[in-house]
Amino acid sequence: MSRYSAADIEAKWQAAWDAAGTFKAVRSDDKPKYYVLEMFPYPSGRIHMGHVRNYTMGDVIARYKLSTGHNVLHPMGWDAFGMPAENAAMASGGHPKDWTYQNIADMRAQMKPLGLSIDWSREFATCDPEYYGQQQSLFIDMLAAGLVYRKKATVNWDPVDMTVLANEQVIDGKGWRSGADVERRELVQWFFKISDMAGELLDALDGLDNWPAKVRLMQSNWIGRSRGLQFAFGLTENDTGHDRVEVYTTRPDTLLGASFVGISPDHPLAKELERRDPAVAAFCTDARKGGTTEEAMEKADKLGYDTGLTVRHPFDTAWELPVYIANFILMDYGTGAIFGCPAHDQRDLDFSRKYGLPVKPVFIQAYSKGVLTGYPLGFAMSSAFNLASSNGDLSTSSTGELYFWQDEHAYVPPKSESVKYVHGFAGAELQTGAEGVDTAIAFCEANGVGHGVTKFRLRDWGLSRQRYWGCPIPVVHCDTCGTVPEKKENLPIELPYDVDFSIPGNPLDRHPTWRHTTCPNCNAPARRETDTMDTFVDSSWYYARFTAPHATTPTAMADAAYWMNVDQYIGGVEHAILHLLYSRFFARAMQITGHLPKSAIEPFDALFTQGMVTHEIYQTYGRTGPNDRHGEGHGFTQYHFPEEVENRNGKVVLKATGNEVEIIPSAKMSKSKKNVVDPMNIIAAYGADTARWFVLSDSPPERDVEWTASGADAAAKHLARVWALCDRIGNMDPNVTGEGDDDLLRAMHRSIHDVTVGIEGFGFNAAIAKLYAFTSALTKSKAGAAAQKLAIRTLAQLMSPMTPHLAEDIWAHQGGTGLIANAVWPVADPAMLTHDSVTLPIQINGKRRAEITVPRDMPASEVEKLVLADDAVIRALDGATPKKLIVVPGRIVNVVV
RNA sequence: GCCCGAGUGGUGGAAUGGUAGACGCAGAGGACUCAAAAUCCUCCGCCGCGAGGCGUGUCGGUUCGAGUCCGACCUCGGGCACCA
Repeated sequence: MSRYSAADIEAKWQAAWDAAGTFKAVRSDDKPKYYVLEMFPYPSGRIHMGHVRNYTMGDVIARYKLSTGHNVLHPMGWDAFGMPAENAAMASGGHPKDWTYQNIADMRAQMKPLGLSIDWSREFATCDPEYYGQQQSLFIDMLAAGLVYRKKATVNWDPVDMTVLANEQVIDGKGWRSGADVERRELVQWFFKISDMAGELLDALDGLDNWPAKVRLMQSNWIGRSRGLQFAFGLTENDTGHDRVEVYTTRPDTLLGASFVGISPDHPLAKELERRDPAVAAFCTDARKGGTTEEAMEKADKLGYDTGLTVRHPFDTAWELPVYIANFILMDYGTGAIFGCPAHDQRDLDFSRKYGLPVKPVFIQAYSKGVLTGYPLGFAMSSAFNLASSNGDLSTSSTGELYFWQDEHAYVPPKSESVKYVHGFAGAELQTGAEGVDTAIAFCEANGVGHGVTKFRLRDWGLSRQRYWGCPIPVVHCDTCGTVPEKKENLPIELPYDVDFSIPGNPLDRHPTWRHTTCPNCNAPARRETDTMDTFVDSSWYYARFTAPHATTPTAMADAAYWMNVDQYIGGVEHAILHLLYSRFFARAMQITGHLPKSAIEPFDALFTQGMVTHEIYQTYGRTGPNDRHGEGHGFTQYHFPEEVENRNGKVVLKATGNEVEIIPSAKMSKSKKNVVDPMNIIAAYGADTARWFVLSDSPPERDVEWTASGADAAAKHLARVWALCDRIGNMDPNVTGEGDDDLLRAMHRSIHDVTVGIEGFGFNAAIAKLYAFTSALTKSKAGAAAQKLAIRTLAQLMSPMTPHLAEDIWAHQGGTGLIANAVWPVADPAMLTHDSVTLPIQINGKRRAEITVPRDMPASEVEKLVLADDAVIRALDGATPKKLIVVPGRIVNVVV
């Protein structure tokens, strides 16, 4: 008997697929197309288990679709621009390009042994000039279409590294790399006009039925549509040259609780005051300080500066409100100015308490939860404009029925709760939430106070990066013509190779010649743009490029029309927002610029977000020695690689010392915690099929899967069992007959059905469980040779998307024709999925008490008779009379007493 | 703070409103072996000798029947957030 040797058969079948060109995607109308794409990797140099899981899932789909008669496109490429290459260059003195291409070569070599059904002829890296040259061409078209523009923007500037930092790269207000205090700087940057499409990108989410609801929701929140009122407060007499302050609010129903108006330090009015008054300038400078990160803003105090200016309330010209400059107001959302309603907004309440501003409730709960205990209920103004008592000192109001806010918590009514308005809107009692807001907007519009507007949280996408290793922005700055796009015949604008990373900043800026060029317009000497594009641009259209990777335009329309959209996209949920949103934007932009057909407005028809591969962490505690800088007595944690530990009598111990280790369950694989397994080691030890089988088997694909040595062993043992089974059946005399042919064939058809359903519904773990069961049935079967041979061939087919090499080998041994990869997927015979007789459980009042086997088509009335005559039922009824009998044909019987 | 999602044996997890715990791991017992490894077989939710009872985070509801649907709560996880 031969032994299962993964190394031999895997190399053999990979060579066979290559030789046959099995996975080369060919455009033709004879079959339906199917485009499977996994999010392409960054070439870090090593593949990890997350890659293995991601690509295996895509491979299962791709191979299954190939077997079910589709033209499959399943490409692979490299998201190859980005900072790690530059950082590596700075650390080791190498070149980002060399580093990147070497890593690509290494990773490709690691990926090939997995036996993925990829069309490698379409491979590209985003740092190939052929790719980014087309990206530059696309950029020029987008510029012409008005989808790109330049503006001054505030950025995080690292003064040591002399570069812009993304928000995530600012830690505690300091640059993640240099540790320098980050400054907010205004730079002229390029932007994509994604905000113009905010409404469209939001509305179209509804049509993405095959996307996870969670991802759609995250995108929806990110785009952030809000409905509100935009209106102006008129300024009282002043000499600033301003006569009004424009404000946007989503809570116009609280307008009568206003107690101040706040403007951003970057608001035009604030800037005007800043020019005149050094005290204002000092305040504004201070307020602008600090990063734009979440933590920085969280920590910052709410600071306000009383400008001395006042505005009139739009509903009561006698009612004046002070104008503050406040550090928490953002210039780039709404109008850069707000009104504060402290009774119903916690931040406004804190601010008002700090600066001694009045707090006037607008509405109160219909019932009290303690927040408003002690306040009289039910008072409403007779008219919104009858507001004499709203202005001034509430405590001495003549009516004696006004309200003080003594609580330190603002009352924010929950959605859909009935509230009574205290001030305003004609004594209305309204639902809170959208209804109250709509009512308030309608009321304000009717009275000539502003108008309802829809705003989005989504802002334009700033794409300029002061980096070398990215796609150069293909424009030229000319003293006479201004900013001019490059001529397309000059593309690609290639990155120069001879750059110097020994000093900080963008090497393109310092390059002796690269930036000097001539104006495409007037031929006068001019300067190239030295900023490069955000790497998210590279990954926003690569899916389209795969349809014609060697085209001399960004896409080839006929190919794009044939292959787009991606039928199934697979990747990590960490890209739920940015990458997927940017790709959706680009698909639209490429349609506008004529690079994608109208049908490809949404690039990804179906999206699947897979979970991570996790592993236990093994740790021991040490004590520091006398030389440790922490001094004696400090404990420290030491981590150990999985291969350093073993299981001895139920205890996990260090192989070297025998000391027991502590186990931290299931954490994301991380080199620093040493809870990693290298796919290369797994493939060397067990083979690719085992690794593929295991990453699919243990957990549902959308959830995290924990890599365990015992699980991998089990997978390997199972594959070896299947191999041995094939060997045994292969040696059977073809003429031998046996017992239970029908049972085996029924199990086979059940298995075909279940595995097919499992693969189509991304239930890979369930499909594998069914394959275990079928294998077990076949192992125990005493059926004749013909049935067993058919069963093992079918088993191989059903396993082939997951363990393609083993499946090919079995197929070949069992006399299958051609490659199993090209074999037609088996179809379950419906007649073989049901039996002539069924066993029905019998419940008494919903509790299972007995069972009965009856012919499948027996009428319910007959079944009832048999049930009531059943000994076990009579015993369980114990003389009680059944009130009702429910027979669900083919499923269950319930006796109600 | 706002918005989502999830809670099932020792463990990963199965289960169109219809026999809860498939399949795997771990564990126990057995066969083979001089012995071990490998392999194979059996058992494996909890209580109970047993008949039986109880069981899908908690409490209620809908239903002939609820892990599944509805409501409230608890716990964990995720996303967003000076967004006016």
